[in-house]
Amino acid sequence: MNLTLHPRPPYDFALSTHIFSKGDAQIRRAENNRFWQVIRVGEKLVLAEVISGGSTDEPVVKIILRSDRQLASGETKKARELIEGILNLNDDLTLFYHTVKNDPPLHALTERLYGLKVPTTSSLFEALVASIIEQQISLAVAHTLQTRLVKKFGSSLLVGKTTYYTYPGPEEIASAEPAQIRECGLSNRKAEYIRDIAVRIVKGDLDLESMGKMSDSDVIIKTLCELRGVGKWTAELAILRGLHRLDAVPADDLGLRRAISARYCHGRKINGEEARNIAERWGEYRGLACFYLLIADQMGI
DNA sequence: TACCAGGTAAAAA
DNA sequence: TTTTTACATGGT
Repeated sequence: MNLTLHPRPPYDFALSTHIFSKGDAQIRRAENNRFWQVIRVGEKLVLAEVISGGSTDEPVVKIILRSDRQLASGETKKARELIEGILNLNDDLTLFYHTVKNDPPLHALTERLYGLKVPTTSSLFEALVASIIEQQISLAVAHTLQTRLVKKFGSSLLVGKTTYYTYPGPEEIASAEPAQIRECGLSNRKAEYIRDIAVRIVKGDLDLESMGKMSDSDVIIKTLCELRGVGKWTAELAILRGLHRLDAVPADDLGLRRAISARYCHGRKINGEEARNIAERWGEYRGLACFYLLIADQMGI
């Protein structure tokens, strides 16, 4: 099944999916103006391949959906909405660009990174698990561990000769033994954290889905912080990536503090509070602004 | 070979 | 109440 979409301009596909360029080909990856990952559409697994055409100012993307079963038209529509949500194709970046136009460092970045849209995970659960794994260890290590977790516990879909994996859901993590999670290289404690969260969701004690509908990001952060293993940093990062809350700032983040310091404090080391104060000036788009700073750092801009 | 890396909870002071 | 410490592993 093929679909053609017209993302809201400006949208630079290659730039926006660059973050997936080193991803695992069996999980989620971008290369040569293509992006692919398996998505869950109801009970069915679907490999979604997104191919870019057009330009940043007149973007066009084609979506190819492949599954081992036939998709109903409602499911095709659902798949389309999922991809729109994961890549945030309909975001209006001009609102953000307008907000920061009088802030010289960020204004410069919005020109260098013109058309960059932030990706969102398929669920808040995924963002939470990823953020917990990333606590304290380097991103490179976290990426390795997470890939093991997905291949060990995620559901798989065979397309052609390749097996693809989805991020494991609460059910799959809840039914795993803590020791099995530990085998992916996570500490015993992190294995407990993510399993506890998964078990609570399966038991019905925790409803992350409804949390996404809450209007106040601070209330969500506070609620998530009640979970064992989830501190402020983890909660903020999780809702920025998992709920597309562009006002969420993981201010204690080491990389973010470095990035803000380099452009706003002459490289002087700053703490989370200072980082948070500086981020205030970017208004409701402060979280997106932080993402731009991190990507710029990563790309050596 | 050490040492550090997008933190957090629990122990110790 | 505030300050240390353990945690796991891959990259440098």
